[in-house]
Amino acid sequence: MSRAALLPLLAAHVLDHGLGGASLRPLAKAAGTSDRMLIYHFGNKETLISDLLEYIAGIYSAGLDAAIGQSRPHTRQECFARILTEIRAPAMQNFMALWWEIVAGAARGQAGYKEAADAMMTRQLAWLETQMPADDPDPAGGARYLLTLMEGTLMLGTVGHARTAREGLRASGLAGGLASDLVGD
Amino acid sequence: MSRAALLPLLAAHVLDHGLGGASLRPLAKAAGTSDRMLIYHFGNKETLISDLLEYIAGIYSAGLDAAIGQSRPHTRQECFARILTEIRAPAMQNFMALWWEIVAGAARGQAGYKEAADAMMTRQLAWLETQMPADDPDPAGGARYLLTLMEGTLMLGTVGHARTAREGLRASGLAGGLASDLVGD
DNA sequence: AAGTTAATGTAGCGAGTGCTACATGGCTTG
DNA sequence: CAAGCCATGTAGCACTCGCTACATTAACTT
Repeated sequence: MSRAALLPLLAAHVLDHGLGGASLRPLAKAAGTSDRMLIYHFGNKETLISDLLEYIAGIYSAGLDAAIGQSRPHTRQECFARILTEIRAPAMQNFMALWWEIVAGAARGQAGYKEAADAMMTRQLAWLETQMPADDPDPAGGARYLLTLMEGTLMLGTVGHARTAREGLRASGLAGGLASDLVGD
Repeated sequence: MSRAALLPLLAAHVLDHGLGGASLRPLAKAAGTSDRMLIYHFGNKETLISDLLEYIAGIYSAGLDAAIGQSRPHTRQECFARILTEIRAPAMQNFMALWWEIVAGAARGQAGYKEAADAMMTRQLAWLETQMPADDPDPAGGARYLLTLMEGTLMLGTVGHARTAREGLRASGLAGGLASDLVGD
């Protein structure tokens, strides 16, 4: 089996079981190979993880591209609500869990982590810009503002402070009515 | 050596070397004991990590308490800038790296992680509320809003998107002038 | 003084780690 | 058909992992 055919299977395993405890033999088993062959194809584990992160960043981007709606939202609130719904979909839960591992790896300077995280955020930002209201006075700045708020919201949500984020958004005027129940609990 | 005397030494090691790869023997060496004794005192590794996270959440809170300034800021911008400076201090860098590991652990449901993260965020929020401008029209909501923005800013910063956050904050009106160079690069 | 208990050292077990040496089948190329 | 290379299986090495069995010392209690 080729390297290219291995990557999606490895990615699936990592999405399910996390990145931290991933070791060669379980990875190989999930991909239907042996640890021997993983080293053969990737050289060593560090390169494997690095390539895998790059691949995952790629499929994340592709997923965002596929999720671009045809109708633009009319307000920033609507835009914010839409992207939050997108990200909080059950299929994205594994991605979110993996995401924090990537951020943690980036903070510790592990090889490939920062690059993957950077790529994913860059793509997320580009996607958000396409989703901004057509009549927004400052789409570039607004997208960056929404991205910052959204990431903060997601983080607070994963540590059990979704309520804090929701009340903060309400105070900011961003989550009035429409989005208030989309922030999660 | 007692359990209570062990915890600060263990915490120091974890802050320096991370939580993910922490194993008993290096931990014991850093604390001047043996793996044998760590198990003796804590029962098993999971409990040790759990207790350690609780302890770390405690010293984090104590650190925040000690950092409460005597003079209240006059604007939300100033408040935001002040807390960002506080958190970006060199002494806090290890904490930040550890923080993302804790968030990742919480997302994966590991024992003790969510509790520790929750405690730290709760304390951070309380601290932020005391730092809000005295004449703020909505200190509770404002603190939650600032916290959400701040956590988003920190995350973007650790993955190399500090510029994105800075521009987003500028667009929001929060980082005009005063705070613009405090967001980092 | 005798007995009990807490604290610690030494040694090791079974499992898992990344990775390698060696052999072997199959496929292409001369 | 021979030669060589790509892909793979088998076995194992040196190491670390969390954890335990056993023995010993030190201190406190009666």
